Amino acid sequence: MKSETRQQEIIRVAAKLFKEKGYSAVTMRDLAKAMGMKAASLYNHIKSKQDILKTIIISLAQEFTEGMQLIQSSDANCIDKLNKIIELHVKISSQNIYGMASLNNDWMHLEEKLDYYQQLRDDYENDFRNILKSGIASGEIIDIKPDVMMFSILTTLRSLYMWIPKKEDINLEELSNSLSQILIKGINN
Amino acid sequence: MKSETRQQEIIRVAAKLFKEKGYSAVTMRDLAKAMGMKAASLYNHIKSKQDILKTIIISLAQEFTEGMQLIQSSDANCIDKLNKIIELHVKISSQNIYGMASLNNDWMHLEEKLDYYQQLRDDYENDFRNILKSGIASGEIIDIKPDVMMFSILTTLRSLYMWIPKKEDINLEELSNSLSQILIKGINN
DNA sequence: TTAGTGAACTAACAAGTGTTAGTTTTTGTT
DNA sequence: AACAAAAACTAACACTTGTTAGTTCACTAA
Repeated sequence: MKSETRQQEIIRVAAKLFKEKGYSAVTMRDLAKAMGMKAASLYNHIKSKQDILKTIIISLAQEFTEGMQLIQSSDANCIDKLNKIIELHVKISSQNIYGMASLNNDWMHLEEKLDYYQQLRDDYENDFRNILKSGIASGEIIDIKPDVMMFSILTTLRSLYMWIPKKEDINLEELSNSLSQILIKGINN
Repeated sequence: MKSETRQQEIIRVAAKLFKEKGYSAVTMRDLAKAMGMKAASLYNHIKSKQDILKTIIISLAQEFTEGMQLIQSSDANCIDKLNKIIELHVKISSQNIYGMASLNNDWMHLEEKLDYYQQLRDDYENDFRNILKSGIASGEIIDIKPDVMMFSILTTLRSLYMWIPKKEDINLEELSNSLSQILIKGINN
């Protein structure tokens, strides 16, 4: 296990601060203080504040889009694909809780890479919608507007980062299973 | 129908800007430009930037807490209470789309009123959790950790503001019904 | 020892921040 | 027309912002 570079450490600490206050409210002096150094020294390791945000968000967005493409192109049925999507979100979110906050809340502060991010997100959502539509067509899932279903499931999954760290006792497989039950089969008896 | 005061107009426009970029990234000069005036002129109508945020968030948080108290203390069964909660969110969110963004994303920038906001949120969540717990106890809903269920339903409802404006064609009662179906009965056939 | 490198520092910059003071213009009422 | 109040303005303030330039210092390779 290679140990973290100073640059990676800065990005990790920045993501933590971004989660607490948002990108715009975190200053380079805040970040420096959290790193135990002066603001100017950060620039020995990173290019700019914007570059930190870009690094955090783009890598995560790519992970999601790639994971979704694998799922979408598999030959599983609709419900199985949805379960795979839930697992994907639980896995990525639990591995990068702080980064997920930036992905969800600070993407609009991307400058150069904003268009690229939006492309990735659109691709992801289109794949998701198509899975739901084919599930409706085959009768696997109920016939309700796919956008409403997608919105409902996706916002729950996207907000996992807010919630995962609070319960260390929960095991991730159990969490995935609970979410599958709740999101797909409903909560009523 | 009394027409909007200049102060109310400023707060409404501010909420719209806050939704797009977040509280910290919106400057008083941005707000002034959107109002067609100079930044200093805003202060003829409002006390401070912080006061705008407080006004937006606290009134909404109170609406939710009060609505929840009515529901919680009613003698409906658990599933009916959950349906009432869904209606409450659809109603408040559709009436104040921009404010909901601040409530969700900018509450941590409250200064004086932060503790009060957190108290309101805790009260709301406790009522919600208790409804779920009693539903589990009575066998009305499945026996899964109530926190996971609450998290799942609540994040969907809290994110409604992102989604409602995109589809003007959707009627709110229909949306409530679709969400009841999806969140409570599940999406599988 | 010497030279070089990486990573910290101090100092400073130009631009932008929320806000106040004081003044002028607009509006509505007598 | 005259006046008061409301609401706009200009100018400025003290402070904070991201970032750069130039310097110092500890460490490693020769």
